[in-house]
Amino acid sequence: MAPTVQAGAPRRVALSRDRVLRAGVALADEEGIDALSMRRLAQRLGVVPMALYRHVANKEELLDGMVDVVIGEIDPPLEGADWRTAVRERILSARRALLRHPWARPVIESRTGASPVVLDHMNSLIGMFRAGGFSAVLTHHVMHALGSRMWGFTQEVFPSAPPPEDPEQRAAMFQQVAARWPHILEIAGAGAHDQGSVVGQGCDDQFEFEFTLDLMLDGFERLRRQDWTPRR
Amino acid sequence: MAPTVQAGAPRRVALSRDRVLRAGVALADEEGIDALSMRRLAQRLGVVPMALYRHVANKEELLDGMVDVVIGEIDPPLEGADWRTAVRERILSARRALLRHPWARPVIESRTGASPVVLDHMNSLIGMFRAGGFSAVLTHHVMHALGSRMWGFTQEVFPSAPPPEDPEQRAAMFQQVAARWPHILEIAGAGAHDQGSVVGQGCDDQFEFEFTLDLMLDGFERLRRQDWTPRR
DNA sequence: ACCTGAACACCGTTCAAGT
DNA sequence: ACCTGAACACCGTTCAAGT
Repeated sequence: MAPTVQAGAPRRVALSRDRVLRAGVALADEEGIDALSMRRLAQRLGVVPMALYRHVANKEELLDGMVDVVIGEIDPPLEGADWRTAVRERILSARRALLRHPWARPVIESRTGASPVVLDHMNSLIGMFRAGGFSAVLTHHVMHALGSRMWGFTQEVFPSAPPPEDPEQRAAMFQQVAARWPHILEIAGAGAHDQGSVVGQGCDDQFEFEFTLDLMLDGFERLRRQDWTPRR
Repeated sequence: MAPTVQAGAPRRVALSRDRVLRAGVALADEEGIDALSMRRLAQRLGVVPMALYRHVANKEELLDGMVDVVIGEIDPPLEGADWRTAVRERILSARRALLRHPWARPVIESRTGASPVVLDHMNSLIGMFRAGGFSAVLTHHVMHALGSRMWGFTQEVFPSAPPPEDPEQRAAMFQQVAARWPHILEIAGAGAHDQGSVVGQGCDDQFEFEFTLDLMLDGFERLRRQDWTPRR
């Protein structure tokens, strides 16, 4: 018997870093990031908890690796498009990847230090601006302005709790909002697709994202055209 | 002896919700949000852990209350200023409050559902746009565009890890970045106050924040002036 | 040399027993 | 009626003992 993986003994697929990371992504996808513990992940892989530590140094490194898996799903850059189309498509592709893995947003935000995969994405975006005629300084600020939007997400701030079921309670809540926060009520339904909805309801996230993205791209283009430099 | 607080017996100041929240803020300020556990907070107050549950239902509610304390530090709105100055100052004041309590950013981001204090802040901002001549629909989108920036923070994405001490290691890292991520290197120093710094170093956060805030306010003003409505 | 069970030092929260 | 100690069901990770 060669000392390789025992064929014929259908025990377990050998553990590998890749298999650990993919199982982590699957677990987080299915049960949320709070359900992802080293112990539960090990159980899912039919392995003792400490076995995971052969492939990742600790939980932080597990999360880093899982983020890389998600970022790996972003489409490659468009070839031969103008800077604006290229940037826009790249960011919207990142958004699609992140929407498939909702747990990834808070995890990306909490990372300190960038992995090679993260740096690849940033380098690629920066290259698009530079090729489009943006100066190094302007590109620097423009990348800061994008911030986490380069990953296709932003922090929404409208309360997301669904309104109470009971019509009487809902009426009472309505009264209270009308009295203390009239302006919120006033704009609540505005911009919603289905009319008569309550705060934060029926609001089209994709529309809001593209609205802001385009607002920023417009701003960038304007600064580029006027050869913006920081006033000193 | 009246059954009130025993005078003369210098035991402990009576626990109250307010005292619990303030102690939570102080603990998070001093030792970070990870150090804030119900058990440690109780210990700091010289109280058994379960005593806290008289004043907050659970840890989530504790965090909600702590966020309210921080938001309570934001200055009241400017009277009689134009919309742009009023909005700008309010947001920069929120930023100052948040900078005093760095743990508050991730906590605010993780809240679901808005407290009355949060709604007050939003209502006040919305009122400023409306008074400045913004339509309800445009104000709706503009508030989404601000997102978490209304609290004076945004997610920075540049790697923040300090470069290695050892000059030889630093040179090697430099080589690696130059080879694989040339564009990142190219814009790294640009926009930094002190020259010759490395990625993410010497970068003026306050400048970046105001750069983007002004870019967005410019965009808002432009849409307002052209009576923007969503194309259907 | 490799692997892993038990243990450590924590969590948030429940609950029953005590005053 | 009020308060609280012990307990429950978890964590991530260390480490020594086993094969």
